[in-house]
Amino acid sequence: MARQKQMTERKTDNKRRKILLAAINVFSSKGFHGSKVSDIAKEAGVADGTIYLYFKNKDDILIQLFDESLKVMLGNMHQALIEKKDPLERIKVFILMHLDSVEKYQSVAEVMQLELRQSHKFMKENVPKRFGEYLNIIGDTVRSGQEAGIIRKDVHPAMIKSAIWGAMDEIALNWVLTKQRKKKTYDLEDCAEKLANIFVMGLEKS
Amino acid sequence: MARQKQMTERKTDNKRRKILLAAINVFSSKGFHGSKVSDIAKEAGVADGTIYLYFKNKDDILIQLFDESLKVMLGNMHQALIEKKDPLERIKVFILMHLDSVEKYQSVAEVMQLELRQSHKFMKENVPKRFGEYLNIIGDTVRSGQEAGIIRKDVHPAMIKSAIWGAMDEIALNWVLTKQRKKKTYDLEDCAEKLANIFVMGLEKS
Amino acid sequence: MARQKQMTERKTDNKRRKILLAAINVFSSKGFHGSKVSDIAKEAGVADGTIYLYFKNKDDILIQLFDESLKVMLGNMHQALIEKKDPLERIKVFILMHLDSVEKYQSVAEVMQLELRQSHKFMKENVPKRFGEYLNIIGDTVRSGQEAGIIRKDVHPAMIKSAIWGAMDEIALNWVLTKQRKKKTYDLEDCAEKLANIFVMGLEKS
Amino acid sequence: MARQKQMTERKTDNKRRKILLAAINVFSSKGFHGSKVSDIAKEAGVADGTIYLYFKNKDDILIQLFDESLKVMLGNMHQALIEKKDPLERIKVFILMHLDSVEKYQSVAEVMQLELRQSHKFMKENVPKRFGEYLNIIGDTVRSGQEAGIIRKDVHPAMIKSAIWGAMDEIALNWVLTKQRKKKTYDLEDCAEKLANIFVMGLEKS
DNA sequence: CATGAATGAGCATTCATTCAT
DNA sequence: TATGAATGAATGCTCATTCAT
Repeated sequence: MARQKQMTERKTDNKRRKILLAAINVFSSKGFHGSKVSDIAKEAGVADGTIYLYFKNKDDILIQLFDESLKVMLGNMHQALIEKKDPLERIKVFILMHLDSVEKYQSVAEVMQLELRQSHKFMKENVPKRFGEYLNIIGDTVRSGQEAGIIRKDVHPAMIKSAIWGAMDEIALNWVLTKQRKKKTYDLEDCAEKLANIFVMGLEKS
Repeated sequence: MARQKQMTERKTDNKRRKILLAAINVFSSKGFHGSKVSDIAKEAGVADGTIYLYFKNKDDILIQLFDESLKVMLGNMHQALIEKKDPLERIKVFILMHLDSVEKYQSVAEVMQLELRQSHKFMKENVPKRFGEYLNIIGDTVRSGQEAGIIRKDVHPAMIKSAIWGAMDEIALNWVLTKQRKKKTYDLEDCAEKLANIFVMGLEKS
Repeated sequence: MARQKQMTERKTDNKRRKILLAAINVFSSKGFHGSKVSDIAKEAGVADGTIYLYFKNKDDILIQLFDESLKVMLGNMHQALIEKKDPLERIKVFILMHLDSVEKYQSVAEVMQLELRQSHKFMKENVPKRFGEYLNIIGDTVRSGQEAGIIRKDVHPAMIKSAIWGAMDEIALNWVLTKQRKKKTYDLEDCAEKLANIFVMGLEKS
Repeated sequence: MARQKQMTERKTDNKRRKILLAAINVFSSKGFHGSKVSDIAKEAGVADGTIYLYFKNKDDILIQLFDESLKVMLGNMHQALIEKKDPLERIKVFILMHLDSVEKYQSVAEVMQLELRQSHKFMKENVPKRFGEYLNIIGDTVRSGQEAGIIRKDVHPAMIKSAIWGAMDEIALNWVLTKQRKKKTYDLEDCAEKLANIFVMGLEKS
């Protein structure tokens, strides 16, 4: 029984995963609005109706896509930061790791970059919770840096969080768009290094 | 005759303007995709068909909205920067001015923030040209700052441009969203001051 | 006074004529449904609204176009037949004249050929009356031919009328379509001669 | 399995057929332009969208209607002519058969009569091919009649084809229109007989 | 679990016609 | 008479979602 259930789950999960992977491809090449549910079904090799066994609706595909990707990114990030104690060091590692993720999961990043802001709808779901958790890594780091007297105290952590995220995100966006247009791109890792350095310099308590 | 023509022009322009203003309201409360052309017509107090005397199609309303707003913002920005020579000073003023614009033209900013990235279509029109021009103010400033030995040379101007824009834009987005949710917001001018300071510190040639 | 009225009428009539001529061109190149009232106005060099001073509506332009053309064709036909007494001779002349008209007023013919049958609406107006009058020339000729013992009596005049008209009209249609496609066309006059001959042979009382 | 597939096919085909039959009714009573897709859907008892599972667009309904009807008529015609060798006999049978078809498939004929010429669009599809094939039966017959020395050689086969078709078609049109107006109609079969006779007499080599 | 045929709400756009000037 | 800006009714088609099999 247990074994059977496990097998079923595995099979089930395979199908769900097939759909998600198909969705990444389709969304990243046509955009969310330009993609039909039937496109995803075809790409995944399942019937249209099958999608609704695993996802509430079209939006839900995007939401789960984001959610799952963020879960992985969060895990990676925590992993990478576990040993780092110095706030400035942590900020640097955060930026490096994030841009590294963007590079690794390019298609997902494309979709997240171009679709996430778009819709108010998505802002009411799970995504922002996990997304907030992700961003809070910076916020918390800044806060503890301030408490430790390493980071200047005249700036609100939430603002710094926004600034760092925005800068990083914009750089990632340009990188993604540049890739799409098949122009030569710059090196993300180098970028990360420099960007981290700018913020570290700007935030250091002099 | 001259007077009559002038009146006609004024009337005509009034109607176009009425439609644009209506569009700002409607778009900012329902989003572009959620807004029907007839909603805008109703809000503007004109017939549906009248809109097509002034705009090619629904997209064109948004495009002209962006284009016109950017024209104004560009003008203001150039005005504000005309006397400023010091690159770091210019960056500070740029950030201050931009966040000031966001505050002043709140509804337009909302629409720009939430819709601009969304659609590839808009990327083929006038908007990106003017938008690029706006952003290049930062890029050019950084470049001349580097040449003058005031700004560190190890960072590519384009990257700094992205970083500053992204940080600023994200802060503006949060401010807009916070407003929408009717939470208490922080002071944009103070933010601008601090953000500018961080970048100035981070970019100064030590 | 009389002179002034006459001038006005002439002017007026000129404008009406200008519109009709424009309509012929526009209809014959885009078809009735494909033509906008504003196209005709532009071609005629008048304002859209002006057209409604001379015509009830778009349909009315076509109707008056047909009606007027038919009036001319009827006049020509009566003129040509005035001296001909022999029924078989009259049929021959009728066919010759009609195809000659098609050739002469090519654009009008195109429009009549392609639009006349199309719409039930037109069948409720003046057109069919005058059109019937035109066709009745054949019917009457056949009837008197039968009475005079020259044309076989076993066929109903109405049927012959339809047959002759249909044959002639189809040949004209092909000629018009061939012209439109800029292929080499055959000689209408020769056609008329042969067609008349076939009917004359087929109708002669043996 | 085979049985199930067959059932599905039958069902599917039933739905397509239901739509086509509904279209015949709707088109024949309101004309093509006057008919809304939703009218057809309602008449067929299906949803609007269902129509687009079987037909590319509104035009396609008319095209398939014509195409299918012509296929049947062609089949019948070939069947009827298979034994007839004498050209004059063949012409007579052709006319008889055609008017018989018109009588049998009245509604379809109405639509074909009134809509076929109307639109250039339809002239780019399958219809004219099949229609040409239908008409060529006459053309070929005339040609072989000429070669056999039975039909006069001074008239071009294409012209005779047009003449016969036009005469026949016009008679059919009148018959259809007369029916629509609920007047007493004449007998189509008798008509066919007479018409054929006229052409035979007119075409015989004397 | 899986299918895919069927559904039907939803909407941008056109263009004949009007009427204030 | 003449204008042309403004009107607003009218509709084909798409596609997310459902549900009978």
